[in-house]
Amino acid sequence: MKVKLSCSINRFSLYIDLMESLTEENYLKALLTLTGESREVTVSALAKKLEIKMSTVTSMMKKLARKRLVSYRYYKPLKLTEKGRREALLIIRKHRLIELFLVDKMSFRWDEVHDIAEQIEHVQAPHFFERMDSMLGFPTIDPHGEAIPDKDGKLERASYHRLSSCKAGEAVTLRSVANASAEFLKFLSSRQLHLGLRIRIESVEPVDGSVLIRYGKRHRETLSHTICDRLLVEKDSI
Amino acid sequence: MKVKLSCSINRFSLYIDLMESLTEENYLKALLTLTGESREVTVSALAKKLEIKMSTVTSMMKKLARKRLVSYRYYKPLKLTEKGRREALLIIRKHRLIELFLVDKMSFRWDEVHDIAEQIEHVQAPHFFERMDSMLGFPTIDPHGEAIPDKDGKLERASYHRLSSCKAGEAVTLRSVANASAEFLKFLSSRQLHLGLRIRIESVEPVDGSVLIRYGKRHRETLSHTICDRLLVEKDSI
DNA sequence: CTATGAAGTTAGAATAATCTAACAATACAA
DNA sequence: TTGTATTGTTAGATTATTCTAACTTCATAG
Repeated sequence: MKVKLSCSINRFSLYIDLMESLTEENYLKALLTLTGESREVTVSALAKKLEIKMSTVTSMMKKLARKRLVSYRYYKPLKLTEKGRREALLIIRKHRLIELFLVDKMSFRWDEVHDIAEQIEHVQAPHFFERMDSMLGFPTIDPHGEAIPDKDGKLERASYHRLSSCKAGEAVTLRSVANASAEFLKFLSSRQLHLGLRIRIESVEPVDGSVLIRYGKRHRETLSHTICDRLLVEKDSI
Repeated sequence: MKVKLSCSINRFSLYIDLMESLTEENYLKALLTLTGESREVTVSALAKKLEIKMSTVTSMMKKLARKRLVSYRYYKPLKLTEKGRREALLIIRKHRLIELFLVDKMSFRWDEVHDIAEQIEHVQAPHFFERMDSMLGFPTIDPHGEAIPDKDGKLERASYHRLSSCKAGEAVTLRSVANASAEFLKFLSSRQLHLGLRIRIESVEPVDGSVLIRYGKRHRETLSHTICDRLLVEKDSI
């Protein structure tokens, strides 16, 4: 499928192969999200993430390596190049801007926006995203608390703590949700847990790491260690 | 390229083949826009519209005929089935809703929105378009004056006149632009010609069919027959 | 240090959408 | 009515993305 982008002022037409860029963009994005401290990703992890076979990953890596988006050597872990990383971050930027737009300007819930953003993030129209950006007041945080990369693909890394690593007696503010899935976000909403919420940690159960918290007017909940591991908080100063 | 649409409530995932539906959607849309009174389209016209070879059209028509979206017989003109027509109208609906959203809610000019809408129209997310629809107050006309098909793919046909067929002395209101291209729309804007504008026809030149019009505070323009043919107007009552 | 299983690669095939080149049907002009 | 140009179809090739099945490399447990 080819898509024609025309510019009637300068009388030229540019054909971009949408499929190709769509597929490639999904590989780059997956690589970035799998990238940890070492910035290296295994073929099997990428295959699992994209729900494709390892052999398919291998052949696509050769292609992306030719384009200098990924550095790839036989039997070695995959790594985004700086160019690849930047491209991936710009897609993430579009994704997160869309999510915030859907929530702030179109009244969607935070658990509804991922799948829509996943589709619109491939739109090639810089002024569309610039307009979104300005309508939103040049935001830096998306509805799930994740940082929005800037126009150059630079990412501000916030230093939050996992709720699972906090101690009894601490007071914290909920700032971000890791691996936000619709299910998990709905779970949080059902407990009136939202970003910006101040939380007091009453106790931490040594047996299973579950945490008893208090928040709002009179909320009191016990959250499992699994849940707390995905809640990123800022410790209240003083 | 496959895209996964997940529904976490009911725990099912639906894979739609985006490329396939994207390509097919473009064929259906092209067929609809080429459809005239007879509702029949030639292979060559469709090939020209989509900028592909006739042989490619032939093979795709066999596929769409298998899916009962097009009725196709060797060497006979192409025709959308009712099902195909409805699908095409629902894509047009999305396209026009997006265009209006971009103009009304995101302050784009009417000449900027086509290419963006062309990309977003393939998004599969009914509630996204429903939300747009309600934010726009369930509109029936897009920024270029074209009718927006309803949720069932029904289209209200307005009975406008071409400015080129009007007589000297008539007073009309500009209601719609046929074959709106960015170029043409910019031309209109540069003359302060916009939808809803009341226009008086001063004279019609018999030689070339050009028309002298007056409008606004003190605008006076001569428009060629070619231009007037693409301006759809409503004759003022009384 | 080697054998074994996991991880990764290769070769070859499938599908979708496209093309070119050759062929077939149709329309219409003389 | 017949010849030619236009229109449409077929067959076979190409590219992108994916698969399966067979093979290779690596990591590590004994």
